[in-house]
Amino acid sequence: MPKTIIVVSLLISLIASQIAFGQPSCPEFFAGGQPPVLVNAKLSNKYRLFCNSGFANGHSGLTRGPLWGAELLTKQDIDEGRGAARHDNFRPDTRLPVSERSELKDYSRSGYDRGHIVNNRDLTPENRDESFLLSNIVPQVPENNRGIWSAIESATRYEAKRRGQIYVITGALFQGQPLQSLKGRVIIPTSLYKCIYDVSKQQAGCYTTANTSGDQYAVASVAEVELAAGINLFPAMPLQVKMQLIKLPVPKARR
DNA sequence: CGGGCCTCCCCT
DNA sequence: AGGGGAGGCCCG
Repeated sequence: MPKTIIVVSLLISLIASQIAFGQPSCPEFFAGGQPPVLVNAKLSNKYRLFCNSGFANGHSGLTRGPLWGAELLTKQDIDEGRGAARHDNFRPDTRLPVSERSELKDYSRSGYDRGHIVNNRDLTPENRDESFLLSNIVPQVPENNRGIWSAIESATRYEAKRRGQIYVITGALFQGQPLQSLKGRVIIPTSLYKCIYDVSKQQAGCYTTANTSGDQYAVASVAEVELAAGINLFPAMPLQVKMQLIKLPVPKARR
């Protein structure tokens, strides 16, 4: 086949995939350039993928919040961002239709924290502002967010520094019925998870924690989390890597 | 270990 | 703008 035809057909398929999903492309945040794929068909309604400067979100208009956030976490980014002040700027994501997004008033005086999916401190200072988009925020029990979850985020940054760089996918689980909500609008996740993938070492693993007070957490394989989430989080990850149960640093909770 | 100090992530 | 609780880190 002539080279021009190959190039043209590649371009057409690329454009077609963009049109088909109505989504921009940001392969740099995904292992193998491949974003998560929904397996559970119930999630696909009102599902959108957003590319930001420092990370990507898969967003559900049904829960009015992110299902997952993806980033490439590097030692360099963490070192560069160290010590930079945080400037809160929580705001609704106007890329979403009103019918699919959460608003500040949903969270106000709700008793729930606005919990980051992709963490503010993981991003470079110039990219941090977009972590406050509500498309990256879920209702989180305050004791969980400020306690064990904060420790899991620290442990994850430690792993990134130790390994040089890792792909990270953080997400929310909505399990069982009935699910609780803020004002009948924003569905409250029952659990959160954070999975890491070290491509050079072909190692992967996840933390999970129930969205409750207390410092309980568990370590799980990517395969287990994918099954619970109904999402193929890392389409490019070999099955044997998904099945691994690697040792992750203990997120310490003081007792 | 314990204490002091810093970091994190929110709240009003 | 100011506050606070929890956790991390370092030093003894």
